[in-house]
Amino acid sequence: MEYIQQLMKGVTESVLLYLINEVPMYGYQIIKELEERTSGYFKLKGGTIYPALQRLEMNGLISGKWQQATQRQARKYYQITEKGRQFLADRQADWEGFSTVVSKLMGTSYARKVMPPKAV
Amino acid sequence: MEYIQQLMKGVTESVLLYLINEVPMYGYQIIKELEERTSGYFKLKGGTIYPALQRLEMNGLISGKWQQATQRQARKYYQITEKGRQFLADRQADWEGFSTVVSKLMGTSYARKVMPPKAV
DNA sequence: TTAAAATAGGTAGGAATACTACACAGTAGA
DNA sequence: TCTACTGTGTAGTATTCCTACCTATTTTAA
Repeated sequence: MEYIQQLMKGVTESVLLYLINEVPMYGYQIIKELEERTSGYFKLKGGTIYPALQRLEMNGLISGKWQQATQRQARKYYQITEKGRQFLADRQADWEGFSTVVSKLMGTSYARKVMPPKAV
Repeated sequence: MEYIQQLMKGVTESVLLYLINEVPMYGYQIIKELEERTSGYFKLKGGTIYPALQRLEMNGLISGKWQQATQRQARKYYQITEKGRQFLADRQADWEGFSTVVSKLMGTSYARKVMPPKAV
């Protein structure tokens, strides 16, 4: 199970951007949304998502705005920037290339078309 | 380009095990083999592969044997262990599940079948 | 009424692991 | 002779997820 986490590290930012690109969202909402869409496969923790959102904002890929949810509670909604949209497109292309190469290489999802190396 | 590296972190061990599972190999050979099979997409560095092989051996997933290549130069050939084979099968299943979820989620390679969340 | 759970955001410190840069040594070719 | 390639290895850096906390409000159930 812990290896999924390692895989996750490579796509967390892309996934956050992808969701925020659809519609502005706040942190807690993203956690719930991801869990629901992936049928519980992705369960990001607060300690993961809040620092990640801060990084994305610091890099100008998203921008956050506080909104009052109730009289005393506020939520920070993030929306994607133009820079973020371009960044996301690049990451999606990266993912597509990478996942194709790995799947071909490791013989999952694709038929292996390469020959094993000559025996030693 | 640096984001590919981040993606790589999740699969390096699996890829090494996959190659060694086909036939015993040594570090430098794995570097060349990977570069060739992926048409240059994967270019692992010595500083990546040698520590990784050591970790795998320390965990009992592969076992290394020195062999003389020339009179004075030796290569360390690694072969997979039974534990390694089981580990590899688990990692392949992890990769298949993970890549499917991410591709579905991010709308690459698969048609998006989920609806975006209701607007705020 | 009171306690627990859920909602909402955040920080500190640890763990894992790829990278660059370096070191050492043998071999082959210009 | 000098360069490039083969082959293995280490030291130190950077990144980023995790667990484990903390604060606070709101809702639900005993």
